[in-house]
Amino acid sequence: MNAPLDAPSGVARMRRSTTAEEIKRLILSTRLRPGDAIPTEAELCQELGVSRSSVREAVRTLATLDIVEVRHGHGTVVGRMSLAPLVETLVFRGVLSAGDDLAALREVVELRCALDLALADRVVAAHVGRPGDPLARLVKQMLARAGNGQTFVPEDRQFHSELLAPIGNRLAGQLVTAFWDIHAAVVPRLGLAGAADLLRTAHAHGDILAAARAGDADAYRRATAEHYEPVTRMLEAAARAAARAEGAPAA
Amino acid sequence: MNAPLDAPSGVARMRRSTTAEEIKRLILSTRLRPGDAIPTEAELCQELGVSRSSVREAVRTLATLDIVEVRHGHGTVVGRMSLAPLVETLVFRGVLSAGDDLAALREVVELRCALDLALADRVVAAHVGRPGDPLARLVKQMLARAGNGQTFVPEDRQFHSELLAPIGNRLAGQLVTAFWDIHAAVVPRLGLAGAADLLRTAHAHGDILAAARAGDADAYRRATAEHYEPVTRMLEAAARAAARAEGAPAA
DNA sequence: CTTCATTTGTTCGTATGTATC
DNA sequence: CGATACATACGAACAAATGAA
Repeated sequence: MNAPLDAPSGVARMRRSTTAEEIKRLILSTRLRPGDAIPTEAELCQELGVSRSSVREAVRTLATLDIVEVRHGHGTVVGRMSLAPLVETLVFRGVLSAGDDLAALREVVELRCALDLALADRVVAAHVGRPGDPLARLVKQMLARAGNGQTFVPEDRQFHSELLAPIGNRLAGQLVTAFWDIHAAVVPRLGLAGAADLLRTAHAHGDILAAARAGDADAYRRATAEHYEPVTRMLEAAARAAARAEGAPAA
Repeated sequence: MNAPLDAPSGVARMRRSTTAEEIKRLILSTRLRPGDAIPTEAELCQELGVSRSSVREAVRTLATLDIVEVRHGHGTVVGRMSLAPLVETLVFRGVLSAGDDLAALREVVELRCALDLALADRVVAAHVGRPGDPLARLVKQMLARAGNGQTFVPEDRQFHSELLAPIGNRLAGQLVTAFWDIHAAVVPRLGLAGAADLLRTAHAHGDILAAARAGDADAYRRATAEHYEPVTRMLEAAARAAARAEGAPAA
């Protein structure tokens, strides 16, 4: 039963269209939902007619895309299809392009700002007249930590995540959070401290929340622009420094 | 009894997901740029001290993220880190959530529209006073095909891609194109024809280009909203149909 | 055009760690 | 604790594609 290659009527011709596609098709055809268990590797070998190694590579491929989630010693389930692969790719692109200049990071920041501005109307519409105590608590924590000269990275992330949560578009919220993750992951690797402006950024978050709950979209947009001003200024300073260094490159 | 692990203190404990990280670190440390060749699988086995199977899995993982690009019989090069993995993930999410309703597709369309609106100022600033003959040619082709009742999928994609090209943010352009791809890949799988409104959509593209070249950001935003009106209306109709079906589910 | 070396693609067999019952 | 099922990892062999001699 070795010779699976000599079959004349194409059994092996569809192997080039990777096993991962077959597994995706199997998930769709069996109506599996996120969290449901998919067949074990051995069962996939039988059903798809390929070896364990190929199944394993395919499952690994789907796992990196968060289409499936493997649990050691337990099994594999349909994943939640988060934007984690996007984050990983763009983080690497950001640190890879650091040699040239900070173009990749600048593009991420511009996109974050543009997205926040574009969703302004939906955000204020979703927050006007809403209690929103967790967001207010996050702002208080950020102000307290900034007053002590401490950073507030987890609070910052959760603030933007919860701010976008009630707008009725999970994808938009995930995308904003993904770009936040990229931003936060790239900045420290480039050696940019930027420890200043902590209080200013914390206050901007408070202004954003206040504008959203007041239903003032224009004030929301102004606060958002103010929120990005420190990092934008830092990027411009770094770009100028890179331009100066380019004028007299030591080689 | 192979025992290739001579180090007594747990060497094999972190082999799980670190091989891919090692390869990424190697790319960064050797200053490789997109298109440069990375060591062969055999060389990676030696340099990283792992088996070829592990190296293959790691390379496969990085290939699905478009961090590397594998060429059969030739070698592996640093990839261009496109947003293809994002497209693949969200397309699968879109067709997977088709059972419930068209929520995933609706979110993609909303995000496309929001992005186009958010980038309006940059687009008009980049296009005012620009010759832009290829875009005008694309609009003419779309109008001609729509007049004959034909679709114009490639022209539509290229139009949006070239419209965003000169704004000085490649990431934004790639993201808009990625969401276009998701949109275009999900719609036909759901069996939504939507063959009508072809002429209307083609004309909207012409209005978008005219507004951009005239420097009229407000007109650009109006034309963009008009451009998305047919698909938005179709999604609302499908949502109403799904709501009716939910009232009397046949089971 | 053919031959050949190089490199990735696929498969098998086996050993080991880990989680669940 | 032991037994079972599963994922993780290693190594060897062969197939297929590419490019150069």
